[in-house]
Amino acid sequence: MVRKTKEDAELTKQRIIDAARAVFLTRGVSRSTLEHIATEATVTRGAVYWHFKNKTDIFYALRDRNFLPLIDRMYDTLGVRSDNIDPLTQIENSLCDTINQLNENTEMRQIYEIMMIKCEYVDEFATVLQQILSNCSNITEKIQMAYERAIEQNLLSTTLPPHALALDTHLFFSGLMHMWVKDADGSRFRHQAKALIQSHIKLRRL
Amino acid sequence: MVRKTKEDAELTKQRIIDAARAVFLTRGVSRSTLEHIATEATVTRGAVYWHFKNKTDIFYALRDRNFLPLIDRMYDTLGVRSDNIDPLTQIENSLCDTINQLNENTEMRQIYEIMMIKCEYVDEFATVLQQILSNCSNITEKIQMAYERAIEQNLLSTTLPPHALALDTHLFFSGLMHMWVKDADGSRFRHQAKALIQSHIKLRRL
DNA sequence: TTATATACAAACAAGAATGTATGTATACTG
DNA sequence: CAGTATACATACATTCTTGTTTGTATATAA
Repeated sequence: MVRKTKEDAELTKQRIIDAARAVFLTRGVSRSTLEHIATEATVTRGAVYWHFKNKTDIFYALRDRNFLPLIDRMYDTLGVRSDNIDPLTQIENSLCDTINQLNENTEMRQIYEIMMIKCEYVDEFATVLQQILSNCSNITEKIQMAYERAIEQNLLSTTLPPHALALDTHLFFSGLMHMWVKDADGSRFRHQAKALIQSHIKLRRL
Repeated sequence: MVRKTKEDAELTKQRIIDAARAVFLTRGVSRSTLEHIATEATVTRGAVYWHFKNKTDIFYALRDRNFLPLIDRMYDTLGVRSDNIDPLTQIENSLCDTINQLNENTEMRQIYEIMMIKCEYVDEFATVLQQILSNCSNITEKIQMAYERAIEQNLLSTTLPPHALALDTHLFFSGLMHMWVKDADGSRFRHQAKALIQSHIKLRRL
C-alpha cells in the first residue's frame, strides 16, 4: 500500500501534524521524536521525512495551522468598528471570545499549551517568540484604538492615556492566558476567566 | 588533583549549578547535556554525577537557589504591615522591587528566562508548574489583603471587591513578567515596566 | 600512622535519535 | 501502455547522550 493519490497524501500530512500536536502535548517538543510522531500518525518516519524537513518544520506547520488563526480572529474581532456596540464592550467581548475559543476548540487549547509551557525558545525557535511579540503589538494597537474611541464617547472613568490602558489590558490578558493554560484542572483561573475579564473592563468604565 | 576539602567540594557543586544556569540559558534545558554543563564548570561528568543524580536534580537545585528567593522576597515585601506607607503604594513598590531585582540581579533574570521560555513542563517538570501556581496564590492573597486595607483607608476609586482587584493586579504583573522576559532587547516592555506598574496602580487610586 | 571514605577523572557499554540511502508499488502522464 | 515521478516503508550508518563502573589521589578520622 503505497503511492496514494494527492488527496491521500495531503491527508497523511495533516495526520502527521495532528499526531505531532498530540505528541508535543504529552512529551514536550524536545522530547518528542519523529518516531513518536510517526507512530502516533500510524506511518513510518519515511512518510514524515517525505512531508517535512525535520521536527522544526512540523512545529511551524502546526503553528501556522492552529495557532495563527486564533491570533487573526482576535485581531479581527477587535478591529471591526461597530456602531451599535460600545468600544469597552467590544474589548470585553473580544477577550471573552478568545477564552471561548480555548474552551471549545481542543486543538487551539492544546497548541497554546504547547507553545506556552511545552516548548523551549532557543535556536530555531527563538524567532517564534519575536513573532509572537510582534502579534502582541498589533493586538495592543487595536485595543488602544478601542480605548481612544471610548474616550471620544466619554465612557472611561480614568484619565490615563489610551496607550497605558491598552498595555495594562494586554498585560492582564496575557497573564490570564498563561494562567488559564497552566491551570489545567480549572480550579484557579479557568472557571472565573470571564468574570475576571468583566471586572477588568468594569474597573475603567464610567 | 582530586579529593578536595569539603569547602572545595561545595564550591565545585555551586560552580556546577552556575554552569547549568549558563548552559540552560543558551541551549534550553532539554538540549543541555551533562557534558555541556560539566565543561562549562571545567569539571568532568564524574563530578556532576557525584554531586547530582541527574539533570533534573540540577534544575531543582538551581531553582531552589535562585528562583525561590525572589518569590520569598516578593512575598515578604507585600506582607509587611507598614503604618507610614499606604497599601496601594506598598503594592506598587513591591512590584517595582521585583522588576528592580530582575534588572540588577543577573542570576535571577536568567533563572526567570529559563523557567519561562527555556523549559518544557512535562513529566518530572510538571510539578514545578503547580508549585509556581501555588506561589502565585499566596502572592495574590497578600495583594488582596493590601487592597482590603486600601478599602478601609478609603483609597480606592472603584467598588470592585478586593479579590477581583488582587487577581487583576496579579494577572497584570504575571503578564508583565512574561513580556519583560521575552522582550530581550528592552524596546517593548523593559524600558517602561515601572511606568506600567504606576499606571496600573494609579488606575485604582482615588 | 593507617585505614577509609571522599571527590572527583576516565573509561566503558548500551540505547536513542537523526539523516540518508535504498527499495517499491502505484498513480499519473504522454 | 510504457515510463516516470510520487508517496511512502525499510534498512543503514553515525552521532549523541546517558548511566555505570573503575581508578585514584588525598583529606580525614581513629
